[in-house]
Amino acid sequence: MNENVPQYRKLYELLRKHIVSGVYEEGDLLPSENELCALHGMTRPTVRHALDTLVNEGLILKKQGKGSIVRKPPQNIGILSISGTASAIGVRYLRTDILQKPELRKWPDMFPFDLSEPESESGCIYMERLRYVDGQPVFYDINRLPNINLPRFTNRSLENKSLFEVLRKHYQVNVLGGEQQLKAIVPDARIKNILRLKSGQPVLYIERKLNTNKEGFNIYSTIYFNSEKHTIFGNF
Amino acid sequence: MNENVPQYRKLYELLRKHIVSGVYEEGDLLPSENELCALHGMTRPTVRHALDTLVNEGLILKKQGKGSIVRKPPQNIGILSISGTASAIGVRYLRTDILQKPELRKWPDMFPFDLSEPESESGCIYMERLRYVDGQPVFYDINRLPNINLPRFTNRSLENKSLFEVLRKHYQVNVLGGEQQLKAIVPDARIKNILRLKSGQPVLYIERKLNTNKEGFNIYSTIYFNSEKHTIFGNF
DNA sequence: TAAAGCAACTTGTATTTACAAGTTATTCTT
DNA sequence: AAGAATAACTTGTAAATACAAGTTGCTTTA
Repeated sequence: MNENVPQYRKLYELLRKHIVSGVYEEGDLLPSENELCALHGMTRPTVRHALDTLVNEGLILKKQGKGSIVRKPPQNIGILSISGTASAIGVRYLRTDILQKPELRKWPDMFPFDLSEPESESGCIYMERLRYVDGQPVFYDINRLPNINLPRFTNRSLENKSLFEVLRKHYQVNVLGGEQQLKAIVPDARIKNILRLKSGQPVLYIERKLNTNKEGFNIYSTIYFNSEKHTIFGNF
Repeated sequence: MNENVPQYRKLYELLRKHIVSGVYEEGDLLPSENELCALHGMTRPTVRHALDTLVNEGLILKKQGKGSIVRKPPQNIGILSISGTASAIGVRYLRTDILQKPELRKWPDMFPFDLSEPESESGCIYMERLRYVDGQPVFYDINRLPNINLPRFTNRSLENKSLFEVLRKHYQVNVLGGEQQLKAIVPDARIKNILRLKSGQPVLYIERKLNTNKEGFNIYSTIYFNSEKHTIFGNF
């Protein structure tokens, strides 16, 4: 049951779940630090460590003398959401199909980014997803990540789960930032078929590299987005 | 001398200054926590608090058993920049034509964003620019900003100058963040003509709202980008 | 009644202590 | 000489404690 997860992290996960799942609403006060101590049998430094993590994730805002105020900021970094694509195109009716379950592959010979040594040595986990809004496919993404310290990852089910959430919860991998390139392109036949595009409909093409808190661990994605009826939205 | 600044913050400011000013280079190790304790006469939790702040800012990366590794993440966050696909390195010649010099106008009736009261009261400065890379037009943008405390702005020459730089240097207006929507679209005849597009070439369409350090002062831009030979590039 | 003051909360800062766990270079053994 | 063991580092987690400082609502006082 313990799973060797530190106490502060367990409390962090619990509070985070309660915030994002709606147990607390925007503006609500979290239990005070002393209450959390008593509730979970830990000391204040440990509780504060958990709260600190929530603060720099932007999920709470602490005010001296007042308490910890719940926030629900848009979870976007750069142009696209990091906690999944849901918040980037609006949460309604988003279904995710896994076209290619995570599997171990070689890195492509012609790869647009330079790989670090541990990355190129350990091989690449490859997966493809197709996301639907209102029953229409709008978002097709190809993801590659290095096979470093990801036990049982290829066995994990990612249906309707955020790739980033799985990485964060089970492997303590957090996305810190990255770089991306955007283009409007004319899709080839395959993309046109996957996204069920009308003829002449261009797609938004994004190539991104996300770096994480693990040194030399980057996530590489290629994205095709049908912007006929939707737009990519982002805060920065 | 004390200034009522907490110790951990003083250490943070000091280390931060040393990192950005180049005392430490990318990849260097900071002094160990115990060394910092001894050097500055504080205890480890206090030192760790300072380091935590640096970690959170992305300026260092800690590794258990190793130390605190200095990072130098890219500076311009969220703002787009152009990068060509042809030649990666070298100073790229970017020419800017002002198609419409800044002039005072009414705000459009159908405006996609909600305007604050001071914004809608004071009218809008309108301008259009066309930017060339290697002699080819690639970037056409329409900008609207509220006419608030911008003396002589409509008389200013913006040829080959950054709009943001003028705002920052002469009017102390800094862009803090914003939101944007992206699409791939089929251009109409006017855009096709301005950007000298081949038939069938889609364009990247961006609608953005940038907020600044001046309350209620936002910059609104519409951008058409020819991504045939170039891409929009961004760090975050 | 209205304002001042005072508890009783809240989070903020800081010390001290202890052990766990990952990394690295040296030393010892084979 | 090559490998294993170890010692000496590093950061990570966690406890118990103390006081400072901001916020709030109740109580006292004018």
